[in-house]
Amino acid sequence: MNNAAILVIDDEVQIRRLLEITLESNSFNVESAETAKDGLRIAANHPPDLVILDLGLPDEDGHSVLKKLREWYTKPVIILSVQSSEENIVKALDNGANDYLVKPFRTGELLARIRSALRGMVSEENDPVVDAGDLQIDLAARTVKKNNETIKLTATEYKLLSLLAQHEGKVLTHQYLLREVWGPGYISQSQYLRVFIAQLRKKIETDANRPEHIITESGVGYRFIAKE
Amino acid sequence: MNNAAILVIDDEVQIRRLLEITLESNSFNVESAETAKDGLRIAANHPPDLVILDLGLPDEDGHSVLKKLREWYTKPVIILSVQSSEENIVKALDNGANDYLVKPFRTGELLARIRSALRGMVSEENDPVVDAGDLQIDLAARTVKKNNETIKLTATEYKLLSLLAQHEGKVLTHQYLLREVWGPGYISQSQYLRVFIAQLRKKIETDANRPEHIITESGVGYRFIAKE
DNA sequence: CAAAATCTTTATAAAATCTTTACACCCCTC
DNA sequence: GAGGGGTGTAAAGATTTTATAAAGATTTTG
Repeated sequence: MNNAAILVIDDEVQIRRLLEITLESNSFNVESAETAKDGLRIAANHPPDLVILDLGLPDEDGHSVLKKLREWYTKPVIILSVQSSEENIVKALDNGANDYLVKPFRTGELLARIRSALRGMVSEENDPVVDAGDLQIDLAARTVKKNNETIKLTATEYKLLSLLAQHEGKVLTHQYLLREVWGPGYISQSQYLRVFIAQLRKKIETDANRPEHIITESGVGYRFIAKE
Repeated sequence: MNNAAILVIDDEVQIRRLLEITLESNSFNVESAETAKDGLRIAANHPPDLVILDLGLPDEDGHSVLKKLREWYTKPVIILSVQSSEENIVKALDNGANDYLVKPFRTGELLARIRSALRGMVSEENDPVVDAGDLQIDLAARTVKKNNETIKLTATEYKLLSLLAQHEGKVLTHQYLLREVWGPGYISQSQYLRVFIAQLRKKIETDANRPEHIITESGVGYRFIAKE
């Protein structure tokens, strides 16, 4: 799960800063709270995918905060605490925490434990798809569908189409396409392009004589249009 | 979950004794293995509800054992290790471990972490089965059935098929398949792939000349299709 | 240790894809 | 309307990739 939302509840400003920077640079969305009260409010208004909770908050006992949170919150909670006593760890885990790290902690380990905790949560998510009306290009699965029928493309055809589709709306020059698909030694082989563009149009256009997706920009290159 | 079955894989006899006594007195069913080989065999024959794995086994690197286990095992795995380096911890967690405890550990904490790990599992499904119409691949039992008849596959054939099936719909490149099945030193041995794909098709396809499950993507790789 | 099973290697045919050629077309200018 | 640049298309080779069988080599099993 990428871009997961993480709520950090900790009263130490240095820790909050450190976590904000570390987590955001690992493409998590971070919200912070300084007190138990704030933390619980934010969690309720805007349920995150994971909570990092400091046990040593000033306004309320951490174990009690955890209990309140667990009354309704089912996603992972990771405890951070200066307390390393077994009693505290067992209590927190039995109150519903998924993990417990003693401060000072190593950021790499924290990140790995976050990934581990989030891993169990992923549901069948679909791949990112370039949608062009009657055409769907699934870059992860490497498939192209037209009106829900899978179209068989050769390696070169697919490479060309995926380049065009990823820069939807923009003109890609002959030079650029030749270099990216065939390699730097082929930038003068414009005929290759014509042949493969023609083959692509035959496969993906409803009427290859009146192309709607792959548009010729005479003298410059080709442009992919998504619109129906 | 009470009476959960726990498999302990550790070569130190004192640890095994300690865990057997501790866990059994907390009403878990315990099985023990002394080596990676034994551990993997027991896990496969008799899948436990949770595995406790020592990283420092004599016969095989612990990270490699974890990876093999995770190819099909979806329930919690807790790592025990004398290694406390961040590198080891991060690697183990990213290889699919749910938790990591450094030896010597406190039994109360271990018990709490076991309870925590089992807690998330209550509503988990049974054996993960990849269903492909006339084909059923049971990743936990390592069996493949076609029209309810069990098919005999060699270790390599099974590994290849299970990789393809786990990424249903996606193209897996030659490189990737060779690296995962044969190891990083074999990524140029495309002929191996062709031979084993042909053997697999002969076993699982209704008509090996017109494959419906294992599709060739010329110049790129192969793709597994589930739908009938 | 011998037999069986499996894996590796080689050889060859078939299929798929890429490259090249040839020519038609369009649009513009002269 | 002739000529020329840029483009589209079909189809014939050329090349690469794939499928398959089968012979050795190796490992596993009894």
